[in-house]
Amino acid sequence: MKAHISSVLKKSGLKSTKGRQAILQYLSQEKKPVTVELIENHLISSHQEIDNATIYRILEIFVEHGIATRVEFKEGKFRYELSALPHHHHAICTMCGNIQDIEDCDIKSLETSIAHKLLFTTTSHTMDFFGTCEKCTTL
Amino acid sequence: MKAHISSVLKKSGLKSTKGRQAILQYLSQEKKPVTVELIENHLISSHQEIDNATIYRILEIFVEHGIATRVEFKEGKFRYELSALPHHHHAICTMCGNIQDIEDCDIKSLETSIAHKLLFTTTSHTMDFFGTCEKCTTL
DNA sequence: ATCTATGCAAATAATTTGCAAATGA
DNA sequence: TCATTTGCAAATTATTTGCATAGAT
Repeated sequence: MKAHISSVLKKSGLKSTKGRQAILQYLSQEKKPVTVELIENHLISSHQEIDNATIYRILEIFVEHGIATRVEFKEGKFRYELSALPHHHHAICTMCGNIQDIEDCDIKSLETSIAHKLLFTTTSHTMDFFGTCEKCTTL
Repeated sequence: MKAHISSVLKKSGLKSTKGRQAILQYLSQEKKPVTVELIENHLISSHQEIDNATIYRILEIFVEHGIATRVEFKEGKFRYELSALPHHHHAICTMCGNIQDIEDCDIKSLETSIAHKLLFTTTSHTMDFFGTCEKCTTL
């Protein structure tokens, strides 16, 4: 729909298809890591249903082209979020599943010391917190 | 086998069965997060084969009883390691799959500030680094 | 027109579950 | 003995793949 959705695809050298637009637009509105199931449900309820295999293929392409990032929250499946979001981490409530963003990411120094000690070249890292959110704590 | 393997199980209130002993002993010797497949292969080659469903059930029980910890390295499957290992994190080489331990874990202060800002009670966290190890860098 | 993306069906991989038989305390 | 655990087969869930057709540039 929105013109800039198409242009993001074009700029990445991708054909602007209906399915890609719909998924990209959904990721943009969600701003949180979503499962394939959530994507599927959203597409169905917004009358833009596309085949499951195609959803996986689109997500794979988005990850390859740096449009989306694949994350895991110990659920036994992947979630995807826009790569364009500012670098951040997550606090996942293990009771209700709610995900909050954490903007501070102060592990650069740790990353550097790892590089030295282990002679390891870091390309990415995960840092997520699991626990109980405010609502669930007060239940 | 070793007596203390059995006693770990007993102390957790678990029956000391052959399968549990074998898996616990393997986790103890590995000291790295292993996949179910690795466990299976080890059991076969050491002539202690047990059914796959049983491996999953044993690991589930180990996790519930705090004997083992379930981790994920963006592989689309779980790995398991002994909970008794000192708190640490991992540096995973995305080329060869090698896993190195990181002992520094200096995110207590970050954890505390998250608790304050988000009113979130943290029970665990992940912090893993992905990149290239020394060997693979020099290839 | 031409190359690529999608739908559909079938395959694979990881994990779970039901139930009867084997086993540990 | 007796509750629990295991083996085996079948079911689920997440994800991938082959192939013919629809669709984007």
